[in-house]
Amino acid sequence: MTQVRPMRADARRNYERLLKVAAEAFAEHGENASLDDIAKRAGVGSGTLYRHFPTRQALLEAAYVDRIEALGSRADELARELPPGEALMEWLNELCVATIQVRGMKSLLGSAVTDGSSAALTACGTTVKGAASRLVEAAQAEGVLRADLEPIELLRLAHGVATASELANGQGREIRRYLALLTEGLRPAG
Amino acid sequence: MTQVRPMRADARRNYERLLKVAAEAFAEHGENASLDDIAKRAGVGSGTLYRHFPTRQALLEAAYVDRIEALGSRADELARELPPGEALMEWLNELCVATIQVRGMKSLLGSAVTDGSSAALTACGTTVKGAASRLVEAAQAEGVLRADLEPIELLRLAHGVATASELANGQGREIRRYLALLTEGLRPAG
DNA sequence: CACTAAACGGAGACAGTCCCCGCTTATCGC
DNA sequence: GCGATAAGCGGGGACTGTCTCCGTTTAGTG
Repeated sequence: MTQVRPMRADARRNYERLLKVAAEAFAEHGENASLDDIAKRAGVGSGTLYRHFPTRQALLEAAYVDRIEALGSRADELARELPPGEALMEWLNELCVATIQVRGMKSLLGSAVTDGSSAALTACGTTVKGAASRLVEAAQAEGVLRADLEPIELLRLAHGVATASELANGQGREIRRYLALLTEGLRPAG
Repeated sequence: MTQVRPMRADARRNYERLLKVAAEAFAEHGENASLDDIAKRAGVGSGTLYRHFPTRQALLEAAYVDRIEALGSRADELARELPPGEALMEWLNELCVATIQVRGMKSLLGSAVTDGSSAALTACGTTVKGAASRLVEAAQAEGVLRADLEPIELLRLAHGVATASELANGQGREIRRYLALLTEGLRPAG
């Protein structure tokens, strides 16, 4: 159904180069790095870039799939090492850190949990939602997490926490505090 | 110290026109409305626009001051009508609604609570922070809000909640739920 | 080796930002 | 009223970025 014919050698080569250069460029200039510039740096025409990656979002996703995959397997690793509640919190923390510190990741993770986006089920969306679901269910089974909380809601709230921390400009130092506030609530400590 | 001489009549006229048109344009096309287009619609050259408002942020702020002021006085109104805890929650809800539904307001409120931004103490920042401080202190005095919570932290978290709700694409229907989750915490209801 | 379809690439149309500087006009002293 | 003058105007144009189109090149195949 996909890829009736394997990619031509030159196409594959350009594809790889673009991915490599794009990751560098996004890291260096943020998610708004010039696409034509990426093409130039990869030594291809802009037409080639746009053919392989029709939208900025597509390039962003392709450039960061492995990092997203890493977040996915990190979830399972944490689930093995820690009790469910802690595993979930630690994972959310790492998710927020990635959201803020890996330039370009934010819009990608954001659109992954956006409802009603055209191609909502992108690869990275599936990965992240899967990881979150597993952790959430485990925590709920243990009774350390509200039973009425949907994984996607938690992902959105985590995105919100990352955004809040970003506003503090502390390079993510506030993430743990804001996550704790979210977990424990705003009522006086009891 | 400011305004040694009053603005020339034509300057004032253009200033007003630009503000009016800008508010419409931002409402219609979001915060990225074309500035040259705003100038054109106001019947002035782009030079005039950039002279009055050196940055997009400046124009955004000028166009929305009155709405921000309204949020400020709304805080006191709520403080008079409701017990401190409820007043705070209701105000946060209205703040989030404004953040999402008034196009262009988000980046404005965001930069108002950003630490380390160059001109951090913009007018609207002061207004919003003042309102939040009054409500937070009242709630803390009543013992219904954690004593260690800074107003600015709450504003940032509210911005996060607004962002999270936005991802749900429900036109703000999720705001109350997410605010409640933040208030009560993620632990099982008790 | 020749053929063909896949892939390339960069010119160019378009849109946005922002500055510069010659021109216009409101204001003020007379 | 009436010039003088500086405050203010405005649009042309340089620049940067996006994205498409289509003539040219080249990998893969028999």
